[in-house]
Amino acid sequence: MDYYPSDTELDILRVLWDKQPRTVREVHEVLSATKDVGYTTTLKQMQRMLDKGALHRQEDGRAHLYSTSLKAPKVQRSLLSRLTEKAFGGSAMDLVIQALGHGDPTADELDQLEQLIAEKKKQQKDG
Amino acid sequence: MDYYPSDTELDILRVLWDKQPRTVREVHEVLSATKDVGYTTTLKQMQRMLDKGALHRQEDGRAHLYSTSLKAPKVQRSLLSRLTEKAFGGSAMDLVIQALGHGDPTADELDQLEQLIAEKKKQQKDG
DNA sequence: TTGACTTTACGACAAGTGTCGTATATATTT
DNA sequence: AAATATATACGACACTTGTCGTAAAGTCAA
Repeated sequence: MDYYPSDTELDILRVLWDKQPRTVREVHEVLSATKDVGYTTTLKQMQRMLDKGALHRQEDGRAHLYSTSLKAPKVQRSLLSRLTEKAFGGSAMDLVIQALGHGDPTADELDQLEQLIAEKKKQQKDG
Repeated sequence: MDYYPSDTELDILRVLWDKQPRTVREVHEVLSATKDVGYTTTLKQMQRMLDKGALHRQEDGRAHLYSTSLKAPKVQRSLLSRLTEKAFGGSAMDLVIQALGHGDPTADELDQLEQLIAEKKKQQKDG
């Protein structure tokens, strides 16, 4: 039942997560700024996502306004757990360590992480 | 040029990363323990991976011995960076935080992570 | 009202993926 | 040698994905 959006579906979802609802044209403008792709391609993808239930829409005169009710964290989590299973043999920590090892985190982010770790440790002690 | 193995390709790679080389039969035994799939399906997948250059093989009389020269960390990194881009808008830290937030790390793992963070901080100070 | 635009609707197509069925060749066992 | 079991090789098929081209329908300015 889980939904694992494809790469281009994620491109579209990100645009909508940033601001909703939007017309196909608007979404396409954003996408075509970084990627060379035709308008009808974006349209078709969005229509397919509509069929799947990943998007919904409302009429707006001539055009349609699209939005998604999928939540970014939820989609991110399902993709992460699939990757954890398939590429890291189920070890989320291996994944975290890999991701951290090759990223370029700022000092703030590292602090944030330390705090999260402290919380986790506390949970273990208490629970 | 990057190679992003599909889910079932990763299933096969994981078996080979665990022990190499192996025959199709051996790989299939492992896979079919958790998944209901036919022998020829596994065979076909491995042949396709051979075509792509993801696997190579040597004759062993009647059978073939398959192995991969792909390294787990490298494949993991490429998959992670794709996910970071596509699902987390490029923020590796967001990914790490999500992954950590919903995992169930042991105390040892948390210690390991803290150490990694300490190293990162040190790098920042020095570099 | 006639174009010129803009939008959506459809249909198509090539790749890639997941899955098998069948055929063929090669052992192994009676 | 005949039957049985294994392995690989091929080809097929349904689905999904990424990409368009073209048609049809509605909107707006001359």
